[in-house]
Amino acid sequence: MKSAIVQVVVGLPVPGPFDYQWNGVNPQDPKPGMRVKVSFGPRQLVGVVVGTRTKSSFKKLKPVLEVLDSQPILGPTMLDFCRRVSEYYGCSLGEAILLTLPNALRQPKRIETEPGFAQDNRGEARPLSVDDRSTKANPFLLERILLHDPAGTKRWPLILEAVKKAIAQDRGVIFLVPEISRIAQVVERLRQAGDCPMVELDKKISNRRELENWLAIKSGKACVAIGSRFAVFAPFPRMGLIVMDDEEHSAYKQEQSPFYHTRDVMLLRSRLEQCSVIFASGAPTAELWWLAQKKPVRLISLPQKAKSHWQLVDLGIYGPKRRFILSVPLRNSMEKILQQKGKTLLWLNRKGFSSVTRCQKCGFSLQCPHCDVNLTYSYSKKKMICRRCQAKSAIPAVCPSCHSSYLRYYGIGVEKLESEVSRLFPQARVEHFDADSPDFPNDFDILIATQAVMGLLDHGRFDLVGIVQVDAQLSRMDFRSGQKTFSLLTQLRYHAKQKLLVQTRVPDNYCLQTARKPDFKKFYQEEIRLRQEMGFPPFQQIFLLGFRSFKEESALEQANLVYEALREKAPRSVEISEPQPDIIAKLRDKYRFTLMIKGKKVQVLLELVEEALGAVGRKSNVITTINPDYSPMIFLKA
DNA sequence: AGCACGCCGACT
DNA sequence: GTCGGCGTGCTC
Repeated sequence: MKSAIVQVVVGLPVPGPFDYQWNGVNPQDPKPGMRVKVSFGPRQLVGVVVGTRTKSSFKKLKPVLEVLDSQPILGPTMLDFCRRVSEYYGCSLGEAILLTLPNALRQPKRIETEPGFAQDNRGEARPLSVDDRSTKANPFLLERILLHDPAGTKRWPLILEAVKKAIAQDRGVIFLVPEISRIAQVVERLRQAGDCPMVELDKKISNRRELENWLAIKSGKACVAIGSRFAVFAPFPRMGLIVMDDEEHSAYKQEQSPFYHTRDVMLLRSRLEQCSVIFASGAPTAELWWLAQKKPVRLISLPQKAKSHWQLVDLGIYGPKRRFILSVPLRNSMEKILQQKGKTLLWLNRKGFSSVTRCQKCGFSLQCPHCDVNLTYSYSKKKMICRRCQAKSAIPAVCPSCHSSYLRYYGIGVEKLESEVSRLFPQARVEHFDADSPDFPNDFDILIATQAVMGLLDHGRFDLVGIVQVDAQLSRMDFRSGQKTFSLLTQLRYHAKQKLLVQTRVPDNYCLQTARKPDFKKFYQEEIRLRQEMGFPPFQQIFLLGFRSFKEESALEQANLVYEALREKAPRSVEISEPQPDIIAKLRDKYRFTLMIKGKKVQVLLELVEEALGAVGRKSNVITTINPDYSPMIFLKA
């Protein structure tokens, strides 16, 4: 066999590809998509072949140490898909490829694949080197659909029908859920769609299981993959349908490099592989609603009147005396439900007992030594806990600063509210639930819970839902806080059998006003108008550049240098904001600054950022991240 | 990302 | 005189 040269990418933030010698030791021909072991600088890494050539501009090439797969693990369509992901999200092709692979295949080790690997479930050989997924038109192509299903139940017949059709056409189905706790329910529902094997695909199962399931998908043995955002990369030989349940859920955004949004990656994949997509949501993101108005996505509304009453309690009028957080109307409602032997949910998005521990004598308050936040007092764990880094410490008996014994707990959390409600309603069984609770309490009259209950609400229905503090949700430093609050309220609206009661000091806010009916049209109209006015997605693309360092000055200095470089090179159409310390300015001992860039064209922003970062150069002790926030529309254009 | 190379301050 | 900080650049 004549010696050839292969182009290899690795999972590091280096552009590549890198040329290696494919010598006679390797019996087979090199094919793009094969994993190889290569020596890269001082270490040995897994690499992926992306091309071949006969000449290289490098004089001395290292040899490929080992061929790890006898057949390509990625086909041409998947490689193309990865290339685009890397382009959109500013990571290397190698990083994008490794992102899609199960853990076991990211290791430079040979994997013994089962004999079934190259066959489908009927025993017919399926040539793996030929990626047939995009070569044939998909006869079962829907339009892209947004199922707007406020009540959360009407979506299923439509989803099942689409899944059945895809399975009947022997095409793969990906079912995305925001939290893995939902997988069991989805499996239960999809069982009706046919007896085709369904596999789980997320980062919580063991490496072994993950690999098995991945290979079952790849070989065509499985026809449905259910899982978290990672499942959007499930390597079906022929894609049929991708379903995303609860599209508005924030877990669909990866908050690590590459900062992709599952919804966007899904639209990209649907375009490349000509497969159908269904988004299901009770109150979708404004971006998706806008897309549905613009027609690339078809809106199917499954309206259902909210049966529960709606009560806004203006704390400006009904405000209880400072000390207590439950207004008279809320207490009256709770009393009434209690008499009916009904169930009440009190929503309070704060874990633990209290969020601030301060000395009454000297004013000192307990802070996390590693983060810029107050320590939360956990009554059930009998510990002080940092809500950001989870570090635990003992509850101090005296003030660490002045040694007096006047420590007091401020800022009400679910545990504290539980104790107060117990005192207020001694006859009631009161429980609390947050992300730290071992399991969902099954016997209670009043449950006090954080947003951790949202994934479990199918289990228990409530007669009354009271939102203790909606204002904290509404006024978060996030341009999506309005939409998130509206989504929360509408969801709870349909979970409360009798009444949803919301305590607020801003009763005129459009999110609260439109949640009354709820009036979806009006809410999205206003939300989208605001997004346009303020230049946020889907009208402008946003890049958040993050700078983190153990040294505060280093992070800020680097941020400022990049800011200056950006200002110098940026065209008029691009808006650049000064670096700001993050809301949590210090996290796990690292100081954090962020600057924001806004513009219409992704390409312009990417080039600008690359140029500016290149000009400033890397600082060894500063970690820089690029976190893009795009309009999903761009993923539908070539 | 790692890791080596290289150039300036406080120590046996 | 050296040990070691981290700024800079490279990995086929």
